[in-house]
Amino acid sequence: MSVTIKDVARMANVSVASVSRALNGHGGVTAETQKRIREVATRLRYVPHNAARSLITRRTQTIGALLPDLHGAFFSELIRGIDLAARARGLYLLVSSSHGDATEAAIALRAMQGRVDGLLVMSPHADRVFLDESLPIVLPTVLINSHVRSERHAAIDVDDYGGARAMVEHLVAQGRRRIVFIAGPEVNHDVQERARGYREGMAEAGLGEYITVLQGDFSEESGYLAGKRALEGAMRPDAIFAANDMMAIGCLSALANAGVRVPDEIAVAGFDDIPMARYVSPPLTTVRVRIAELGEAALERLVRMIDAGDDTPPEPRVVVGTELVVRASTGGHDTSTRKG
Amino acid sequence: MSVTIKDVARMANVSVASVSRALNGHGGVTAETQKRIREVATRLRYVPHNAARSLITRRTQTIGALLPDLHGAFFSELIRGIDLAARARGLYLLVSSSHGDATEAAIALRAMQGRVDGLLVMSPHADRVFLDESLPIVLPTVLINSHVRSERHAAIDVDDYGGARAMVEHLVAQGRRRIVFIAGPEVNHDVQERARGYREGMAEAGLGEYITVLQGDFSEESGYLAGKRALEGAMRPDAIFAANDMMAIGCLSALANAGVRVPDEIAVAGFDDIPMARYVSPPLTTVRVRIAELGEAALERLVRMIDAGDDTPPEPRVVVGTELVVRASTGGHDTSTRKG
DNA sequence: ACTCTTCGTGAAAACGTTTACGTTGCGCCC
DNA sequence: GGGCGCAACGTAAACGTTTTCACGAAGAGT
Repeated sequence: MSVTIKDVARMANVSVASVSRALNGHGGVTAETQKRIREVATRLRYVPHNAARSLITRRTQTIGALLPDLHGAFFSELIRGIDLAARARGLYLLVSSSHGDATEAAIALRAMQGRVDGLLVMSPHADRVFLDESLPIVLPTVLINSHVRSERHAAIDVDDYGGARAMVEHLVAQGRRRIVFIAGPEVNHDVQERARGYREGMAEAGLGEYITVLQGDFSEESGYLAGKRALEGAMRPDAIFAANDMMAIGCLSALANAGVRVPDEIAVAGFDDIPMARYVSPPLTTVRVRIAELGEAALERLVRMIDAGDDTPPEPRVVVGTELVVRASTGGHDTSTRKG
Repeated sequence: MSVTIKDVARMANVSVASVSRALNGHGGVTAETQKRIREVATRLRYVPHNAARSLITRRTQTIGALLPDLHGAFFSELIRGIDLAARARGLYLLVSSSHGDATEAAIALRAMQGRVDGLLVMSPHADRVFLDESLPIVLPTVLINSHVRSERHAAIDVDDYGGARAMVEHLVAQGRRRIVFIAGPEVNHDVQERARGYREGMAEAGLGEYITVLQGDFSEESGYLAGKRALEGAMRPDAIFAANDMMAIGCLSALANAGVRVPDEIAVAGFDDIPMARYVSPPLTTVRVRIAELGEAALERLVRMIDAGDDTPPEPRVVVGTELVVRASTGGHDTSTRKG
């Protein structure tokens, strides 16, 4: 930490300017002196002081990620995708997660000001006013799975809508008609898109009359309760499509407790393809989201914005695709578990 | 980004020095002028330039986390714990994960030099020579779950040994005698400690003659194979203790395929308490590790080192406790799943 | 009344880089 | 042979803070 560019310059009998040029490959130095300087630098274990560098460069080589209260495989996958893509570009990753409320998130965001060259934001609190309040400065920003549509920020989403539609089509192809949907928290953008995919898929299949939405909150508990309610209704469904896997799993428990056979009597499907989905009984048909890919795509988009500078051409909204994973819970062949 | 301390000073009719003092609360400035300066600062949306500040302060307010290729709930929990504790202290978190090999990890580590005030290292590559090579500078460092014992770095571990012993004792209390252990990757420090706990627990129970270790690699696949092998052996076990939950789950599949009843004929236990453990059939007895707590403790330890400066008193090695979670797979009462 | 602290404040140095701008020295062409 | 251009290199300014030091005023002690 205490060996500076001056030390290198002195040892190599050159000026600090030449050291800087040699080490950054900016040219203007002989190949010979460059080699000498490089040798001295490695010999002294010189590592440039980042603060000093970014003070004058106005670049931090760091991107910030503002994430919601994270747990589960989803976020580790997301971070993994972002981190991998960042490192490939020599960028560092500053994470800030688990904000209880909007003000806390705002503080975190504010403090990232000047620490990062760009921002990846995925937060339930990140609505339009929040962003306008907390991001007065033009800092390149990519919104992940946000419902905010703004030309000031780029955005990248999961194709929840398409995934949900594909699931409905699958269920219909299996001969199901009375398909019930278990929704998640209303504020959630994903769940709105999934619900939309369900509704439109049903409508398009001519099953508009069967559209039924039960409320849930993404927890297994709420799925269990919704499953019970579905059985008590006047019209017993022949399929239940939950907005996420945890609720689908809770639903499976409810059906098992009630002695309902899955998928013979009622098919069950989820969304996310969490690792557990393969192991419940019966294995759960679901929609897989390539989460790491989502993070990677978001970072790449951000890097493009940073490199482009202020004259960013407004790229179209990017969407990361989903993939239907058919397992036994909807009566399809179980194609994904080793033990058949 | 363009409003500096000078702008604030000019608008408040004071010198930059006073602005600095007022904003940092260093005293030496009237309450009245402090208030005035504060008002001007917020009005101008002034946010201090971090690079400039840490250039002179030699503090980055950032701690780095060097983590292995992360996936699964384990790492999201770990990051969560670290992040929460860091934010509580106004620190930022620079993460770098997924290093394929040691040199890649070394590069990541080297480049963190000067970007962070301290380092949290949890990496399979982080052996002693690696650390000595890549961390020539005295940077406060806490090793998480590392086998390296060095007075140069602090360390914090999970009590794998104690957890494994507790599991053996539980199995013995259930009347099991021929307890087989499925090990994990040999290089892994955790698995070594778990194996040690198994061996010593067995020996202490007078079951030394029954000690049997099958090789696995933490994957479900390897657990499946190990389970099959266990059945083929001359002496059929009455309990299988896997070094992690995924292998235990694979093992469950193998036993189910072979028509072996669990826990009646053979009890099965795992380690980690991944979310899935509750949902397999039968629900898996396992050892829970409070991972978020591990991250939190590591960060707190690191902060203490940073604050103490060079004259760090060598604190003892910290250990984070574990917790036995008894479910149906070992014949105990299932105390943890709602649906009994 | 005079000195001695104490307190609020300002001027300026320092942190370690990058880079715009000079200053050489050299070869080239006229 | 003298000016001219160009390449290599050095000098110094600049980035935005914090902090040391000095300075003046005001109050306390003798």
